[in-house]
Amino acid sequence: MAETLGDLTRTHYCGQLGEGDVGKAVVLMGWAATRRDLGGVVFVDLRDREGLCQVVARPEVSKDAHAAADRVRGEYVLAVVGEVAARSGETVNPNLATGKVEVLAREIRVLSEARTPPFAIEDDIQTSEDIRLKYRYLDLRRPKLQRNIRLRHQITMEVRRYMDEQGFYEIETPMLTKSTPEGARDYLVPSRVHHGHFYALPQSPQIFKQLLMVSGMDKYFQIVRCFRDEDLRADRQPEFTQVDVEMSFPRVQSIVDLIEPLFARVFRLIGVDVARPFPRMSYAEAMERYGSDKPDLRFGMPITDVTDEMKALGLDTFPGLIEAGARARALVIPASGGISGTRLRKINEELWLGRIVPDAHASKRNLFTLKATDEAVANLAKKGASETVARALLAKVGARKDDVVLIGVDEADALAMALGILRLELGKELQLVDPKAFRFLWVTDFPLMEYDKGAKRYVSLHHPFTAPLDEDAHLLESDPGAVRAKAYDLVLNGSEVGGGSIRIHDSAMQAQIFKLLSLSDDEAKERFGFFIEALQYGTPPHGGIALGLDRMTMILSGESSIRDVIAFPKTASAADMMAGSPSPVRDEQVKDLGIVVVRK
RNA sequence: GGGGUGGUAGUUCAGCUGGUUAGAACGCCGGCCUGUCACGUCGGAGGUCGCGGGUUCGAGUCCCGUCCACCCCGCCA
Repeated sequence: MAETLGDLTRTHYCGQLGEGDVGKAVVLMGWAATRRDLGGVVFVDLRDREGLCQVVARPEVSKDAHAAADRVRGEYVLAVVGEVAARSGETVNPNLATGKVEVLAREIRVLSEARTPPFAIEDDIQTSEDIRLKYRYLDLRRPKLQRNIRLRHQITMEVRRYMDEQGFYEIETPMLTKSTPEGARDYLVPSRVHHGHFYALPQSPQIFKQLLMVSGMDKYFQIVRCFRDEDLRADRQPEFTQVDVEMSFPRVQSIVDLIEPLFARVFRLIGVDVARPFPRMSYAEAMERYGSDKPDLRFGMPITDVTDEMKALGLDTFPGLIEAGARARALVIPASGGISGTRLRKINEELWLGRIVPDAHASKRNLFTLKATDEAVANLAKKGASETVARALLAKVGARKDDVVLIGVDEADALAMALGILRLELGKELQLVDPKAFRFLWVTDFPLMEYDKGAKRYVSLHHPFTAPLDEDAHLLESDPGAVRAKAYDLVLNGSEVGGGSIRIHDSAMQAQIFKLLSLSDDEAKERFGFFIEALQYGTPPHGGIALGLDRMTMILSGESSIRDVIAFPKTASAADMMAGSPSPVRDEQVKDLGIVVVRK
């Protein structure tokens, strides 16, 4: 039977005791992490949010405390009344922050007994993810997750302090809002009052924050939950948190100048000084040089276009491909990587036989390897290729002796994607990535829209409220795909941690964009009519950004999944293993909503 | 929707070409032990081999289906 707290008040956290506390009477509350029963004396490691400390129960100090310690088991919740004592030299534990002291127990109260947990409450457990998620409250008790959740708190507080200092108001926006046709699939909430009508949970507060600019709020931010009903990944959950920001009268530089110091502040939390300004790269360059719109700059190995060289080389390896418009691009694998011929052949198969790029041209001929040696070049010459061009190519890609040059030939987009994925795989495989580095990058000048071959229409790359670059606006009618946007993404270690744009503040321009996106007048009016109308009442130029708080926290805490920085995350099938959601509901509930459930 | 990896004790795993009573470590329970901190030591309990079907004299093992977790592609303005 558990005992009550009575008149006990905690005086210290377990993890904060030190030599300065020696001699003090203390009251600790915490969980029994381990018990070491030596018969005459019992040691209990007591754990709380701040750490561990050793409690000693000896009969000559207190018979009752010793007896109580005897029946303590793992994860019992205890109140310990005692005195802090210095440990004698040979009993100091250098592996424990509080290892120079211990608490001599005068009284131990068992506030709560505990069942044996399904896994050990400690770091470095090997337990499968489903068991951890089912017992999430126990998983969260582990020191590592405690640190992650604390860091997340510190980050959100730092963001709030900073944004407040910069003059931004934190303003809440609706969770029950309106479905929009563009973008991700919405989570829908049926209306009981209006049968057949639905609210949508926000994919982001995009329209509301723009309306706040129309309202003259000038500077807005919000740490806000967003919902997207799409399939999950290690860095994607169906509900996630954004630091949402919008301001009036900004240039792109204004956003940059606001956000870079924010990251500098946040990184100080983990003792890291970030170099500013962050580098910038156009979308076009990112795609060509890194095969990605979010290049990981923690290692080099850029991609080099060698279309002209391959054309001039005189090899008949890719008959007609380049002439038909394909590009040739090269990736240099350093000789020091020691990559094997077998591995290269495997890469070749994986790349072009569909594992990496499903729709790449399925032809092994599209990948060509050249080793940077005199013999290899001489061999090329024997096949009738130009030795001079081959040497020029090696020089252009920066290959040094014995490096292996991989050259892919394909249509530009598929090639960029394939080499981009390959670069990341090789970077990991050859351990080129500095695990302690934090490399920021602004990616700018995104295309405003791209042609969706399936839907046979243009779709926004960012979202339909993004303004075109002034110098490209004249192309909107003639060549929409060529128009670049005042959009920017913030990339950190190859992960998109933020994205935003300067918005359209002119209702005529906004209407034109909707038209280009093949939204009929009726549909645009139905979906965004209130918004277009609002733009007509004096809209300041405005723009903003949204930062992915979960991903930021994941990177700062060194985790590889955002599940480890979210208190109660969902599985890859969007289920909550602990609460058991989603779940069926009572027939009356469905009936009230005017909904008929079709069961498979 | 597609591809990959995995599912055997509370946990992590082993279990061969199908063959007696399915093992190990840690954890758990009990005894002993006054300086342990991976305590030690002696003893013990603990299994719907994810689920369903099939082949077979016999299935943890082979076949088919299905469910769950994780990673990736599609998808994610």
